[in-house]
Amino acid sequence: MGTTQLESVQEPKYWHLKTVLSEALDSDFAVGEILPNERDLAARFGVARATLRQALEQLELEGRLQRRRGVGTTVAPPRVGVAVSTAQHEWTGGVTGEAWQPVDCASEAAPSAVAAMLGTGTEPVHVVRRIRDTHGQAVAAELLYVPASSVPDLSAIDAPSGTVRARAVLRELHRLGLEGQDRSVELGSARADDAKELDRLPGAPVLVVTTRYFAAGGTAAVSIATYRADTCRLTFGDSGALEISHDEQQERQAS
Amino acid sequence: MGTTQLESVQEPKYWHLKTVLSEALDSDFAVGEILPNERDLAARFGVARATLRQALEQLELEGRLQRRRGVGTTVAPPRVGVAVSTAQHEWTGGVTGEAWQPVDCASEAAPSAVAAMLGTGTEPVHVVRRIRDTHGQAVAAELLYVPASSVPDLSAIDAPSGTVRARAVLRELHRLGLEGQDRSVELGSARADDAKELDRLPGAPVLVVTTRYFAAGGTAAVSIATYRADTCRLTFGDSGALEISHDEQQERQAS
DNA sequence: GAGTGGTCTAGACCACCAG
DNA sequence: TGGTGGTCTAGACCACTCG
Repeated sequence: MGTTQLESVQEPKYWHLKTVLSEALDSDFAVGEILPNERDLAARFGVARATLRQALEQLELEGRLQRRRGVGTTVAPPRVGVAVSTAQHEWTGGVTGEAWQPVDCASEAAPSAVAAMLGTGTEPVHVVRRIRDTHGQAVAAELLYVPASSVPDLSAIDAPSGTVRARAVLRELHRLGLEGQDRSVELGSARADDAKELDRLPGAPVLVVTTRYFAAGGTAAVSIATYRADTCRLTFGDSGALEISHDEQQERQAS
Repeated sequence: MGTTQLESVQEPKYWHLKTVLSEALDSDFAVGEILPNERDLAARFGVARATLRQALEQLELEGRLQRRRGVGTTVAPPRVGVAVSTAQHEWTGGVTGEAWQPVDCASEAAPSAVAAMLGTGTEPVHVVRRIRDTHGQAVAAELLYVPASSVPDLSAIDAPSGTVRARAVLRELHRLGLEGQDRSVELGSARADDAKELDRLPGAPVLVVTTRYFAAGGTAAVSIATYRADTCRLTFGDSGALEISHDEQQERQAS
């Protein structure tokens, strides 16, 4: 008595839901528009709220939605392209639109992995904290590790910490004339302090960019920058940014 | 009557759990070791299974754990560095260890976003499917879009589809002498077909690398490659890969 | 068939934001 | 103060792997 099998592919509910919502976003909603709340949406689709949330989480991960506690769920704008390749690193945090803003500076022992890249031991290094803004939005938080030996001429007159000190370290580093860099990108989750700077909850997905700066045959500095994965598209390469993200995702999802 | 506030930071349980588990992984487990099952772990920590799973999901996202249905949860090895910067793209899918393996080739209309980058209309393009292996593990799946106009000398003798056709398109593309490339990286979730190739569930987090290849002043091809975000660290840059990931994460988490 | 992780439910309470 | 998303619970069943 073979049961007729019914070719039920058994697609998970949240997956199907995500597809439906994605199509609805394309056709029925404008960027910035507020969606119905989770309880209503769940009821409307006849699923538990947890299941609905699973679909929303995926869409947020893909940069389609933005959720804020106490406010609601809105349709996110397309991801912004953020250049990370430029050789002319904005060490001074100038007045350009895509600048890093120095926030603070401390002298601490580097994490062991960073120390290994720097070739230093456990002696303290300068740790410069910077925030990157784009269009008035914080998109990245960075910790820049600079061994004292890289910036020997750092004036003792400058403040021992704070923004002034940070700018001084960056200035000295800039004068070194860095020769090249080595970079890697991986997925991570935001530490509590980074999450706060980026206006996200702890654990939010981030793209961790680790950069090693060379000068005079050695590693002069190491940067660990965390970019908001929901809103950012990291761009590399010689020419300008490529300007497509949102549409592409729609296409990819559709197939 | 000010309530004494008690400085209860109200750290979520799953966040604390994640920290505890992370430390346990560092001290008490070896790579590849199997953890107790989720029901036991949840009982041991006195939380619901769903809460325990939230912590495990984060750790998997960070590449610390690997979970397989019907098998169990194991301690993941450090992420592998995968180079994506090399100019000498392995068009032919050679016999080197880090090669792309051509799988298939079809002639289809490109998604609109891809068509926009190519500057083509709706006419069909060659779509080459490739898989990238590292250490015997599939780490990336790619769709390479090549307009027919880019490879005019493509022999009609070659098969109209399949691996043979794929290799023929790659060979012709290689002969063009590509001049440069433009690249972007963003977070995405695996489509069903990519997930299957990568041995992951649909929706698994992936790093989507979009590359635009130039030749003779135009865009000769566009590649959309999806890398497993859990196991891969994408490396760019002039020199070799930087060899740190796992330890670094431990350090970052600890602070 | 036994055991694993994956999905789903129907509740509850909390932290946060705005009017 | 009311409404939102964020966290958490205690169950249930399913899909998958393996011996």
